[in-house]
Amino acid sequence: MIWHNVLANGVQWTGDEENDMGAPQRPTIKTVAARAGVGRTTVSRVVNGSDLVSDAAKAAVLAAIAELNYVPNSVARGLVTRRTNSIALVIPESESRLGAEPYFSAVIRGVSAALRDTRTQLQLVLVRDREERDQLTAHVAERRVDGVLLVSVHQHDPLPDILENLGLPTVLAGRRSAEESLSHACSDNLGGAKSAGRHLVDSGRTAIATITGPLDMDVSRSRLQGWKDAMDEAGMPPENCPVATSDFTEEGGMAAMRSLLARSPKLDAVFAASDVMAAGAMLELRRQGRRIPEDVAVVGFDDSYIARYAHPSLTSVRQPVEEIGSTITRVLLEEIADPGSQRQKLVLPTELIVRDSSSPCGS
Amino acid sequence: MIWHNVLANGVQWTGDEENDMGAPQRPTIKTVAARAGVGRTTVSRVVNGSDLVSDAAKAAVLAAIAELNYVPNSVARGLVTRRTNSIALVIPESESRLGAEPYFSAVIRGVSAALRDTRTQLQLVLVRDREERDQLTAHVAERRVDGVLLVSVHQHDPLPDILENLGLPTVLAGRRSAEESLSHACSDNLGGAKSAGRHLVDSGRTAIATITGPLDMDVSRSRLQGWKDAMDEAGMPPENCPVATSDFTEEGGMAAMRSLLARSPKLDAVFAASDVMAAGAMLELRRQGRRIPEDVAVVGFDDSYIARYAHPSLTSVRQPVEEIGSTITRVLLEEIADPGSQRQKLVLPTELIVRDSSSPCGS
DNA sequence: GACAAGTTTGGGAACGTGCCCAAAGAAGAG
DNA sequence: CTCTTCTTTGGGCACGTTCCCAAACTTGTC
Repeated sequence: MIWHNVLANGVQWTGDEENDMGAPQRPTIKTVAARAGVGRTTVSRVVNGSDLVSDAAKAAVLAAIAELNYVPNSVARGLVTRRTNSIALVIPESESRLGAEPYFSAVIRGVSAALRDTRTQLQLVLVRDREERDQLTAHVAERRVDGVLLVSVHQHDPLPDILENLGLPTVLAGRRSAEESLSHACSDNLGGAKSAGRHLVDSGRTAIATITGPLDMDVSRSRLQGWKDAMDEAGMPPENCPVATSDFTEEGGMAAMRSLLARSPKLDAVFAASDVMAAGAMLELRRQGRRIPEDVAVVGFDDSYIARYAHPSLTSVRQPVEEIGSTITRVLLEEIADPGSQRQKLVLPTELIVRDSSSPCGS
Repeated sequence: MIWHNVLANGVQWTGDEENDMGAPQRPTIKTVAARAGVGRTTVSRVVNGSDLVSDAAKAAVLAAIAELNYVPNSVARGLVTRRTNSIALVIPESESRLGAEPYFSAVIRGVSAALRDTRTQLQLVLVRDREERDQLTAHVAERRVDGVLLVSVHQHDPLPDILENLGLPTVLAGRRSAEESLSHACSDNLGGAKSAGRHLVDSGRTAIATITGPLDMDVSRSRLQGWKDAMDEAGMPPENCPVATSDFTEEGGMAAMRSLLARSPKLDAVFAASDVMAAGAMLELRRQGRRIPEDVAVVGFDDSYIARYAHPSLTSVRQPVEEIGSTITRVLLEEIADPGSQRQKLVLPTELIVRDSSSPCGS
């Protein structure tokens, strides 16, 4: 409905532009050719850097281009090359709003950086719900983009498969499961969580809980597993290591912390699978009169601004989010350039950043 | 250079697609016309919602579209309609990185929300430096977008004028000066800063400093002026109200605070023109042994996450950033639809959110 | 000095769509 | 039954580019 109106108006507008005003029409390749005294093809070759052009012709064309201020029309070009020179970055807004937000900003920066020396443009698609997901596939089917970047995928997300069936290059930040078939890059969630668990053990904590994200996401499962591995290696008895499943939100973190304290009043450390949940957990701990880190140590994941601004400052697992963004972009560009290429599965290293919230027991 | 490679590869790729595989060519309007037993134009009319089509023909076309899974090619359409149905959102990355970041996230959400029921796509352009600014104008001149949204403009920024001369609809978040000629929406910086100053006066503070942003930005000047107005109205002697100019960064906030304390050791309140600078100021205050809010009250601007997570929580002026995003988008869409329309200059209300960092003197 | 081999050139066709306009068909009036 | 008017239809053209391919021009060789 709206669409039709917009189109109708657009047409009217071009009409105005051409008739009313002095019509400062944009120069086309034809104009340039005439000005330079050569054929269209020669201009095209110069513009596209072909070396099948004599120096004289090249010079003439370049002069004409400069004089006329010619810029190639990318839409027309896209029509024949069947390339739009743009990719889509799809971000589920429901989750970005919930606090992992700096994560998405960092991904965007990484993507943008990787696109920098390319002629490729970035289309940002914020998806709110299922309905918009469907619109998205329609949009993608219009071939308005050459490839798609998907962030924060859930286990049974159908979108990656749909895109694959459309034959559209697709790369994920994160993965649906450890058996992910599409190209993707994710951080070493297992190793990161393990180092967090180990750190808590090493600082003398003996009853270490964890708060996980939704278990239909690989990040959540991997971080849970890493924590478990650390507990096992340290020989921690499972009854000292309670698990609460949450949803990556601050409120969820609070609720999970409440449940953990109810079940295991003696716990002296908690590893939250995200800084946002860690912030929620800290709120709840303080509300129940526990001191951080004296009574309970807290470790988060992401090393976002929250960790820096929290009080006490929050120990957290740093993941190279910006690098993930630039990596998946590079992989996508390769896949667009060579659709037959091997799928790439990359795991990027994490690093534990120790701050005040996990100072050793005794101190 | 890279560009050429990409193009060459792209061509090769389409070749592969057509020859090697069974060529599952996308249906075109022609295919649909043949399938439905009508002419191309009739299909076009149905697709674009014209009512000059008989019911019978319409039904046949719709059936054919459904069978063939036809989706119009937006690139081809764009070539003739001279519309791309996409707009660009230009964000200076240098500044986004410096901490006002949640501001940009919120703007993006607002823009995306306003685009929701439109067929318009969002192109995100992160600009790092002057060189990229130039690339940008080239890109824009390619007519890959129908309009441009500009965020965080400085006083003598040439880009808005360039865009205007190109005849490309442009709307700003913020403005270059109070005399801004282009359409724009900004928050009531003057009023917001004034309410912050008044709040400090009302809580019994008597030596109230301010830390401003770069004075080549209207936001900075307006917030400074609002604070000055509040001081004047309260009859504060100017020597009790020192001003330090900074740059919207945390480090800048620290340095400014240091300078203020050196000049006016007795100050008991400071209004920072952004939360990030307020955070820096708080760090410096604490380092010098001043208690917040007992010794010095602090008020920020933005009401970002920093204000919520700071310790003590930070009183701050909330501005409707997401609303600014959706507003400028709506204005831009109107201007694209009707280029002759009146320029719109909108000021959105702010609200003071009182938290712990500015509790009254006595308490 | 002609012929082969290489280099450079430009016109034609195509990409998939929307719009103009003339033509075909339907309906109504006399 | 014919003429007018209104509705519906579809072919041709244009949008600005790239690619194919044949033609024109160079250069080198015997």
